Amino acid sequence: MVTSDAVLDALGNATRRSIVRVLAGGPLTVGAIALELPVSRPAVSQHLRVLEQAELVRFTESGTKNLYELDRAGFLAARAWLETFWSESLAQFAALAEATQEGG
Amino acid sequence: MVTSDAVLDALGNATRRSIVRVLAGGPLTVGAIALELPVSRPAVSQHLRVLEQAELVRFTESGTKNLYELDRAGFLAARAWLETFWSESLAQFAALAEATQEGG
DNA sequence: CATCTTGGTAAGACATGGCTTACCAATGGT
DNA sequence: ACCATTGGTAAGCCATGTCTTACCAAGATG
Repeated sequence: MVTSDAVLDALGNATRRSIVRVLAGGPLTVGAIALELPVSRPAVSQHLRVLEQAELVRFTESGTKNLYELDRAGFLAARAWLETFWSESLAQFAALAEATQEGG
Repeated sequence: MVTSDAVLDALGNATRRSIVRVLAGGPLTVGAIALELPVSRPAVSQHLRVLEQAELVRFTESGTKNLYELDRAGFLAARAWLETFWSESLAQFAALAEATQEGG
C-alpha cells in the first residue's frame, strides 16, 4: 500500500515524469531509459528507486539487466487522492455506474 | 489552460497539499488557512500563488480579505495526465459512457 | 483622521534534492 | 579465465525551493 504523499512527491519532478512517459511506450532497461533522457544513468537509477517506492514503477531482473515497467498501483493511488477533492466527479462516476447496471 | 507539468509540480509539495486539503472544507482567507497549518502566513501566501498558477486554486477579493477556494481546472488537468498512462481505465470509462448512452 | 486588520512582497538563511564522476559488484560472452 | 556489459551506490557540488522576519500597501472601523 502506497501513501498518496509518496506518489505525488514522486510525480512532482520533471525528470521522473519523463521516465514515466518513456516507460509508457513499454518496458525498458535502465540504460535504455537513460539514452532517451538528457541525464546520466545514475540519475535515472536514483529516480527509479523513488518511482519504485511510490509503486509507479516495478522491475524484473534478468541477468544483469533490470527491466522496468509501469506499475498501476501508484497511478491508482494518485487518482484516488485527486478524487477525494472531487466529490462531484465521484458522484458522476457513481451515477454513471448505476445507470450502466440498470441498463445491463 | 494549465500545463500538467505546472499542476504536478504544484502538488509535489506536502505543504501545498495540506492547503488543498484545508480548502476542501470550503473557501477560506489566507490568514485562516495559515492558522490551520504549521507555517507562517507569508509561506501560505507564496504557496497559494503557485497553486493559483496551476489552477488548483482561485480567489475572490472582498475588501482586504482574499477568499481562496479550490479550482477544478487543475485537478482535471492532473487526472487527464494520469489517464494518459492508463489506456485501460480510459477504455473502461469510454465503454461505460457508451453503455450509458445506449441505455438513455 | 487614526489605527487595526489583512495580505502581498523582499531579502536572506537554510535544507533538500538532483546531478555528476568515480567506484564496485554481478552476470554474460568468448 | 578474461573482459565487456549492466547497473547500483558513494561522495560531493550546486541550484532551487521553502521558510522566516521585516516591511509596506490598502481597505475597514471607530
